[in-house]
Amino acid sequence: MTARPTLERTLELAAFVPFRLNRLAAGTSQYLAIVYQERFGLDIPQWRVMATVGSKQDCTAQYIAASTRMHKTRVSRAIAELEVRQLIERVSSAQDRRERQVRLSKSGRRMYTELLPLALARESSLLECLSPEQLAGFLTGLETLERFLQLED
Amino acid sequence: MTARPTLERTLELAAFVPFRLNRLAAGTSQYLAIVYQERFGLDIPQWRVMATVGSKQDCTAQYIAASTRMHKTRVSRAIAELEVRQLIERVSSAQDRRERQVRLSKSGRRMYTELLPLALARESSLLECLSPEQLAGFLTGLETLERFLQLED
DNA sequence: CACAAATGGTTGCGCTCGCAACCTTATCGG
DNA sequence: CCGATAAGGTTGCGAGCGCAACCATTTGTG
Repeated sequence: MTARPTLERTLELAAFVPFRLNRLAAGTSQYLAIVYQERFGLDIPQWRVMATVGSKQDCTAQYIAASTRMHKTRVSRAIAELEVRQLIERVSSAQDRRERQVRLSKSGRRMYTELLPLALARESSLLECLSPEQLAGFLTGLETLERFLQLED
Repeated sequence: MTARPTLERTLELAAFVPFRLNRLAAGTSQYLAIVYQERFGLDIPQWRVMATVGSKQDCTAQYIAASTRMHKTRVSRAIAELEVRQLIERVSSAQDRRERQVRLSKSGRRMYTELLPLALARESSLLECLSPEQLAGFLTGLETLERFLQLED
């Protein structure tokens, strides 16, 4: 397991795990972009909002921000644009008139039902490069790192 | 291994691997930022340039861009700022007067020798949350994904 | 009941980044 | 040897983002 003491005087960035994780995330995003960007004209924040609202109707911007871990202004702008494109609708909440319930519109739901299988298939096609054992090992490590960095919900 | 057919009608973003990888990369960057940002006042592009030049003196901006996978304008601006702060020096190449050799200055090398062990220690302290078997499994999956996405050098 | 503090959400502003265009120097082809 | 093309690097510009400030509404407290 070679608990290598950090005595080296130089660093190959290509072997530095934080750098590799950033590179992998960027590569994965690009790999996925084909389905939501080129095909549906969504950017990442919009795609995340669509995915969140699709799985939980009538949620608030706050909920979206919390579950996507995006800044609330980023969420606000994504929602605004999706509303202009009439993919989502907003209704002021009766109990608390500060907040507004967000839901998919008719055409938004149509897009979602078309988009979702493509996104999941794209994820699968990415993970299929791993053997079952590799996948299991990778996901285990991923979970542990998420817990360590307190990234879970 | 449950080759789960993608029949579900909703998607929990929190279970979507591309999203989780983005979140992990962001978390890792922040975890690391303490050493290069708060302590040495470098941002990510500058830190990457320092790391690259530290391990390979007299390289060109082009080389840095290729090995860090950053856009050449991002590299250009990071180098410019590091030169203002006198952490690196540039000399026009004799053979090809378009390019300029980049190297660490005296104070730049001082910073590098102080920064490098801290960065490596920070990486270790992150990876120590994984058991040796988890680490090995995670790195194996990471490598395979990198190859699949053609992210290696 | 009134006023302070907190909360959901939006917006102005400055910063960073990538794209395209550009400048300079090298290289290639006739 | 000259003109076209390419290559190393920089810069103007627009888009996206986070921070801080803000508006509207609600909740807490004397």
